[in-house]
Amino acid sequence: MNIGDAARASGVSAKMIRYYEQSGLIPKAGRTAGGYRDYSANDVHMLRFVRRARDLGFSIVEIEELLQLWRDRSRQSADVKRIALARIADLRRRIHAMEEMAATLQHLASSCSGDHRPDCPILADLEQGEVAKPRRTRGAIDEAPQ
Amino acid sequence: MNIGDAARASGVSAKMIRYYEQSGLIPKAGRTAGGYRDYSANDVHMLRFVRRARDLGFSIVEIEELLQLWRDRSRQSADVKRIALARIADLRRRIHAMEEMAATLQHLASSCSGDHRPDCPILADLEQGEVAKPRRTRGAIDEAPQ
DNA sequence: GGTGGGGCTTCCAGCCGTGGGAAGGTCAAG
DNA sequence: CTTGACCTTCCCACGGCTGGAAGCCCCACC
Repeated sequence: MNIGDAARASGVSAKMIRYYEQSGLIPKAGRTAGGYRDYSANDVHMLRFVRRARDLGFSIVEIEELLQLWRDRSRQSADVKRIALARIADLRRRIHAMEEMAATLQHLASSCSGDHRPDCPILADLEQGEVAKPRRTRGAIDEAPQ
Repeated sequence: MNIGDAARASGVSAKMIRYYEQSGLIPKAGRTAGGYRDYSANDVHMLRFVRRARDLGFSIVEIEELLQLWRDRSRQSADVKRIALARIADLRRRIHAMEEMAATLQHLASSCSGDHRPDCPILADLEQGEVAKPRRTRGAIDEAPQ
């Protein structure tokens, strides 16, 4: 099975499959006589695993861990659960930060007349807003693929 | 005022100030005889504006717009409000997507015994998680901005 | 037996926002 | 004048991809 077929079957683009292989996330695929990468149904299975994990927002590093646990028949479910719980905690933190942003903006927007006049409390806030340091939250998974 | 002082006064790192200047977000700073960038209190004001906006999650492009509006005395508050509302909508979409991820993971984690045994519903889900055939980018959080 | 096209290969470059660091110039205090 | 804190430019890296170019390879069709 060529990389294109594997891509279609797994939902991971051919580009990404090569990238994952090159970065060591997945093992190097076998090659045909012509030098093409060759994939088995099992490989597709693994690619789907990766895709599903990315859809759930796991980072590449976390997926690396999950893949190892997946392959390890003697793994303990606690190890997997630990990663999942950490991911949940991370999500909750990001959600909370984003909710605060939305609330602040909502407050500003609702006190803004939104008409033709130049007065605007939103700009007024930006102008002098005292700034705590809510670390960047626009990274990682919430940044949709372009 | 040197870049370091401006950085401390605005909360934007010197690195970022240079980056913002280089990428055209903020105007080029004047230079001293020795080639150092020179900042006024007004420049610091602008940098704080940028920082506050980034903390509220506005993208660089949005901040560019906001800065123009900020400088434009004849701007209409509706223009600013439009950007703020778009940002709120974007935040809400992201929050929703992340809540779904968290809920799914929570469900999986709570059905995982998390002990020494190898059985794990989290891996079981990843293993066969529904991968939609149509190449939708990334499930719930697709619809990439920009 | 040719040929055209699509798929495959590699490599290189970029996105955003940020931090790190090297090599060298500038400044103010001692 | 020396020291050392600061500044300058430049390049590299991250994550997580995406795109493009140049060049093989393979298969169907004539």
